[in-house]
Amino acid sequence: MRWSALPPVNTLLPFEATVRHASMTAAAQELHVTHGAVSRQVQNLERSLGISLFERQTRALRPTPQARQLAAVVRDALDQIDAAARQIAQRTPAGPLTLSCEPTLLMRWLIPRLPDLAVNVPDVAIHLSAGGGPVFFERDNIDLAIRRDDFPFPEEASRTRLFAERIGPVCRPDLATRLTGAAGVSQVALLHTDTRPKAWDDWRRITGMKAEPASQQTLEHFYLTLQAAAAGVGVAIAPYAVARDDLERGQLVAPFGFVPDGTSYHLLSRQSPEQDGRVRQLTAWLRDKTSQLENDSEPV
Amino acid sequence: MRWSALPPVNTLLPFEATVRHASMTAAAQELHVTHGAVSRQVQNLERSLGISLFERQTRALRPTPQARQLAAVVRDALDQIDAAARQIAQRTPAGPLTLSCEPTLLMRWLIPRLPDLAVNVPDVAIHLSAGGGPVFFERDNIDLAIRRDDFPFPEEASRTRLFAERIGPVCRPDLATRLTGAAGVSQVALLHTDTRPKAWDDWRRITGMKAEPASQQTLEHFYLTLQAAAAGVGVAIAPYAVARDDLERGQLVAPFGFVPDGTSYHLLSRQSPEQDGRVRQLTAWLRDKTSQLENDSEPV
DNA sequence: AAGACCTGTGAGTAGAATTCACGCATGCGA
DNA sequence: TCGCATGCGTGAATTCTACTCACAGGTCTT
Repeated sequence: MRWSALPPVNTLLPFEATVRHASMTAAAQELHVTHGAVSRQVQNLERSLGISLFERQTRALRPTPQARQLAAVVRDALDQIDAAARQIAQRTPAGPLTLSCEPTLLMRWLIPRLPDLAVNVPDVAIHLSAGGGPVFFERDNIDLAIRRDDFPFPEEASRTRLFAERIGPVCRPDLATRLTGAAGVSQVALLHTDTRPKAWDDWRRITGMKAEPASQQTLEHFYLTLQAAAAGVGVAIAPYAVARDDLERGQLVAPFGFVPDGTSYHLLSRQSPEQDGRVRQLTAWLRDKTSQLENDSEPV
Repeated sequence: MRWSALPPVNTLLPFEATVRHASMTAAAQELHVTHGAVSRQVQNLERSLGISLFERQTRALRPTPQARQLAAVVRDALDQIDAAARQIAQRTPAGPLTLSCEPTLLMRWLIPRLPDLAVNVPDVAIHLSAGGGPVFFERDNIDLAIRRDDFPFPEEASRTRLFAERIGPVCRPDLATRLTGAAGVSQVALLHTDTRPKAWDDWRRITGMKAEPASQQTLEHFYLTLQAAAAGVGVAIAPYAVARDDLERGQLVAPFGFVPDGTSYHLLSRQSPEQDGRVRQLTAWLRDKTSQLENDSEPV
């Protein structure tokens, strides 16, 4: 029997990631699993080798020298296999993948990240399509779609959960002080959208806060309300994902933070990711990028 | 995300073995699983890479050049990990492992294979102990035991199935012609043992054959009856495992072959194989060696 | 023509991996 | 000094993968 000392191979990835981050929680995030799963796999590996691979300090996890050494070997070995697989695997067939996405998320989240996509997934050409609601892969010639699970998904689609929806009021920084006063959001104009008319109601229901506005205004899309909010017209209610970059740049603030509304965004695909290397790569990239939306504790 | 092309790691071992043997069935035997399991894992890998890795000819399986290439890389990568693990893993603590085994199996199967054990599992010192029946790890200071499942095993023991018991009459080659005549085994002396007094009854029940002997003789152990049989005293009933080497050398023949009696041999161990590298190695070696007992179509 | 041999596959299952929810220890900020 | 946040371990429940079993289909052997 070859490889008599070979530990269980499924423990290697969690282990390597844990050493690299010196943290199980971080490794778990990278692998899109819970820290418990990583913890158990690392324990498996330790049990299999008969030695301890980490110094468990209360706050930090310190890989032992042996662990570093093993991790380096594993990293190297997996690199080789990865390279070989890449060389061998099906050459990406021609034709771009078409990805359908809600217009606002498209404009304020996905498009700004296209350069990153081009760098990290260079072989896959993407065609973007703004759209929402029910997905018809065949009819609309769509390969992938990002959708919120507020309607039933087609049975045959393969789905991957991306991130939880979190909504909250956003406005220009100088308006924020007025909002947090006793009168709350009632002081200023509320900005509504046609595409998600219930957004403010949802928020009121979830937070229990009142919002009797001085005036109201309805615009077609979230991204228009964001424009208006940034211009100081009033307060918009926005998903964290679409507001994120503006918050980071300081163009908007979210005085009340964001709250989950119970829905999540999913990636729907015609073929399962395993069947098509391009779909798999794109899925991996999206999962990676969106996981930060999940884990961000947003600036308040 | 690292390793974007990395296929599922658990598919790699079955794949590598399949390429090496150019056969799924052979790979399955090596890995102690069914060919179906290997088939599915290979399919997983192919699906993940998007290419076919074998030319399925009806009788033979021909790995494609890509498959050979990938398998070589995998082999190499696993070698590295194996070596690193070996270096790191707990240095074998002092003190031999004690293995308890039925006297006959010990003398006629295990002891002849000790040289092979010494070559393939050099780091593990073994202490052998002849014994049967219930296993008391603590009391008898036993680490491992090979036992037939004709009595309940201790609950806490970790068990690994080794091979199915098959029994059959054996005798000196020149006696065989007399046996296969109309009179059957009735012509010659039947050799019994104290340790398995029901063996002949079992065989009669299973095969439906008659065995009214001219005379009978009882000896203490199977290996004594085998001695007697080889000396031409009569016909002994023996497990295939203990008769195997004598059959191969031509000292005995089994004119009626061997039939499963429904029981199996198991390896019982105090610690689970994963917890102790020595136990794991020894278990692997035993599984490997005993699998041929399972798969042999014995010489008739 | 029958049987041996090898792989693929649908259905059912056992066991592994994962999640969930909680506990514990500690550092950190108010 | 007291919450509070952070990070890991873990029992129990759940989900899901890998496996087995039994059978089918094809071809080579005798």
